[in-house]
Amino acid sequence: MSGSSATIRDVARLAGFSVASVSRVLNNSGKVNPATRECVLSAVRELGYSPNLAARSLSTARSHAIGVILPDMHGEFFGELVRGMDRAASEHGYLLLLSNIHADPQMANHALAAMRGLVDGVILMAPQLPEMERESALPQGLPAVLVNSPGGHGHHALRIDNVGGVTAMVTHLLETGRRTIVHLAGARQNLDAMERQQAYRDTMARLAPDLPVRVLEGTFDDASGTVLTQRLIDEGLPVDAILAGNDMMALGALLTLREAGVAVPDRVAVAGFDDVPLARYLDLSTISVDIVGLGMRAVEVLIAGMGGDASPPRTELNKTRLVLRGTTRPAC
Amino acid sequence: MSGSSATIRDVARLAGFSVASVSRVLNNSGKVNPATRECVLSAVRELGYSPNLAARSLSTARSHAIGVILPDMHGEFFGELVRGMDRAASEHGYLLLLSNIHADPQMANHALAAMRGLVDGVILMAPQLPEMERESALPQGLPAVLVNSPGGHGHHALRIDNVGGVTAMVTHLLETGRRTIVHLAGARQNLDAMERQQAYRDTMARLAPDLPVRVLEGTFDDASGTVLTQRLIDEGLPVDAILAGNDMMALGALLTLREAGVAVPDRVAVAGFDDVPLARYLDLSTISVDIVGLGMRAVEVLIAGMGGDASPPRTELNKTRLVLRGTTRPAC
DNA sequence: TTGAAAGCGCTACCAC
DNA sequence: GTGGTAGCGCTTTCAA
Repeated sequence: MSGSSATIRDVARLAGFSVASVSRVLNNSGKVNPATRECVLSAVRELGYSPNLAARSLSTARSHAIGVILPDMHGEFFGELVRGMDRAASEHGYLLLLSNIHADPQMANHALAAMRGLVDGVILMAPQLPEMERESALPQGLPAVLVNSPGGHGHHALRIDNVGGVTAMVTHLLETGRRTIVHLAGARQNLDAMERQQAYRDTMARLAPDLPVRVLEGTFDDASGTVLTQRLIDEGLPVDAILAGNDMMALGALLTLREAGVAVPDRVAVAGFDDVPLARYLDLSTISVDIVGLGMRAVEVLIAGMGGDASPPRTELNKTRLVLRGTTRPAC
Repeated sequence: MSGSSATIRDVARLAGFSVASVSRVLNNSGKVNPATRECVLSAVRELGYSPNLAARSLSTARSHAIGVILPDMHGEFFGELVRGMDRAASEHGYLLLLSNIHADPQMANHALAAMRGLVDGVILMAPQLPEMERESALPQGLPAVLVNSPGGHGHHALRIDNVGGVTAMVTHLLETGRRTIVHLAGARQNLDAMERQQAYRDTMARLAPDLPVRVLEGTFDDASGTVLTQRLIDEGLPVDAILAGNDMMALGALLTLREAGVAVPDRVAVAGFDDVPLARYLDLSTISVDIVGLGMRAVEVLIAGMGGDASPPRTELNKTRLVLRGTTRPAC
């Protein structure tokens, strides 16, 4: 009979003290006689009491919950990111309130509204959502951290260091003798896709202005990698390196090349981005991103920002690491 | 100036009506004059008002939030499951409150307590947590659905149909001429691991009582698959089929066999469980589990159960599907 | 050190 | 149809 519905008043009554004292004990606030404290605590135990957090947050105007709004994404990324957030959140005594936005921008608004009064701040990842729509959806006054989202003036933002990663990989490809490097890009609306593409162009222009630059646009999935690579094969494969926008596209490329009997890395090198677990088993060279770290960092930045003093909004780049495996080994 | 902190009273004042009427409009409850409704709605728009849900849930005793407590797991499973839950939840107008429990059972209690008053029900996945500890942690009166957790008397429960899956795979191996099938099992504390192991034993006993039965215990990861397989190789590989407890173990087995120059599937067949994305690329035969469906179902069962009438607790099995690929093709 | 009481923002009951 | 108002369970002044 540990009544799941014991209230602070039940505790007060049983302990023989006032509601106020119970509250003080529970929050370690104010002075309270050790004996009183013991009384209260034992009443709490006896009743199996635990405070109603909705009530608490109503009266303190703080919920100790963080809203998390993520796109409907597949693969490991989602899980890793949430794992990181959860880790940091629970360390700080926060809970995560989750909501996926499906491509529909309208839903972002809805999700945000559904969280009003329920969260102390939000982490928003909306790589496809134009800055304007996002800003009009974000209630002002609500602390927010942007993850991998365009714009970000006025908010703290975290980003993957796409430029650093791609630059390192292109440099590596050039240094190992590749001359015709083609880039398979993700969708035009996707922020990461665009940054990676631009970084590829910039690095080529800077390091090898005389070499050809070529971008094939697709989407961030293996099917797209397959289609694009097949197109190259149909052209006679005028290429000696394929830099895919992410690992899934690289995977599509790899399988297609294998089926066509093209030697990797001797005839063509292949590189990806993300370092999904798959990459290791495919012996795929790629750029590793610390996604758990990204999630943790997002929560930490948010909590710090909620601390009251509004430190000026900054954009932080999440470091990447070049992972060289078999698919980009120098050709014989 | 859409003040993020407009309250229902601000709206009432601006609209020139009472708080009660505003509430009625917002909840579509009771009768309200269309003209009044318009007034109120335009005031709402003007103020950018959206209700404080903490307050609402305090007064209605319903939060429209579902607590989700999951183990700290890796791989795709987590993301897929949450995706399914989120999909079903948002369809019903519910939010997900997330919390990972790290192996520590103590944390389950903590997580549950942290959700008091914040959720209308919980979905708990704790394959490692003994039934007793779980029951004592679960506040009574709080609707709960168990996912892949031991026991489950008194609660709705969802499970993966481990028995059906393993039985189908063992049958397939026997039918394709395999005679010495060894099972690499997951950890003894893990419910799925035990069910799969038992199903292997039962099926062997039933279909091929004269053939040897052998179980090697490890954990559900690739490293363990590697270690166990290496042990078999060191023994001279007295085996023509390896039935791994899950895909990650199968992966470890596969890589180890490849390195040792053992022909798969000619010399040894390999099978896994889960059908992670990796499996397709490894051409690994496995059992497919619809994880998104499992997540959706969990939410639906929970919401139905919260509907007030306590339908008798049932355990539901989530169907699996035999996926035959290259690693179990009959030996020549 | 303790207690009484005023809200926090909202819903729902009851009276008009 | 509409408005007044009593709580929901908690924190937090303010007095005692």
